Amino acid sequence: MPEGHTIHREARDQKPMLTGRDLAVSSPQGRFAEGARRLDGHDCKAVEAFGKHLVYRFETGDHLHVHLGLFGRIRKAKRPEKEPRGAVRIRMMSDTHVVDINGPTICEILDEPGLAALLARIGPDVLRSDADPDRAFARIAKSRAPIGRLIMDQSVMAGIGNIYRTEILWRLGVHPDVPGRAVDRVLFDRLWADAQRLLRIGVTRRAIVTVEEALAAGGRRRKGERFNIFGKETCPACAGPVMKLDIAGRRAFACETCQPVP
DNA sequence: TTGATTGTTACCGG
DNA sequence: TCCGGTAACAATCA
Repeated sequence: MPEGHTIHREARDQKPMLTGRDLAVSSPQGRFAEGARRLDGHDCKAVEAFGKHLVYRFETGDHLHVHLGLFGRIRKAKRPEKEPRGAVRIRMMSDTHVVDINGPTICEILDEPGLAALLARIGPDVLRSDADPDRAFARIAKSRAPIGRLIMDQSVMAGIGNIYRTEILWRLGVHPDVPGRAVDRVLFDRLWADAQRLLRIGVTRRAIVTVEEALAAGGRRRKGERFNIFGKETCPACAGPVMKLDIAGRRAFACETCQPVP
């Protein structure tokens, strides 16, 4: 279940799953994370998320950089471990648990400059306390590109995915085609705050939930009730038709009435 | 087997 | 430089 929350949850898990003595690397499909062998037998000291990027820090000073992309999965299980399922790019083991990373877009070892380069091209992470929203607003305020593009541009601000994009803009009553330049600071602040709130909820619940009633009720709802308009035909607020859009090749939705076309 | 998918990047043209 | 479009890549499930 990508789109941020899996990653964020992983990085913010109260109980780090990588406390083990031996870090083993497995490659059932014949594909290794580049340089992964170097980490064999070394401890992971910390795991941290920067937007949708995961960084496992090792005692050797190396960084394992993982991006799950659309399909990547992190599978945790208790030992004794079973045979890796599917395309496991790296397997990490503690005394008690095994963690497989399946099908990530990125699974590589970075040195310090490599990590610095990565962080330099990622915008402020909505979920990080050290994030600087001013950086995101500066980019948005001088851009002619539509806000629907900008808030999902991970170099502008990091964390929002395709579903959150549609849902957040609907919640704010902003059409995705509104140019960045037309977004003032007040609106941006509302956008940032809403993204922060929803993503935090996603981390906690391990599910994307953007419907207020569902948020108030707590717990995890059936998928159909978790979104307001993503994939929907009618707007829950005004009962009008939901427009299907295409933003940079990804589907998006908007309500013509609640989100007036600029 | 096919199509769709919560993502990213490189490259090109206007 | 900025911005939009396209293709490529990835693994899984229905």
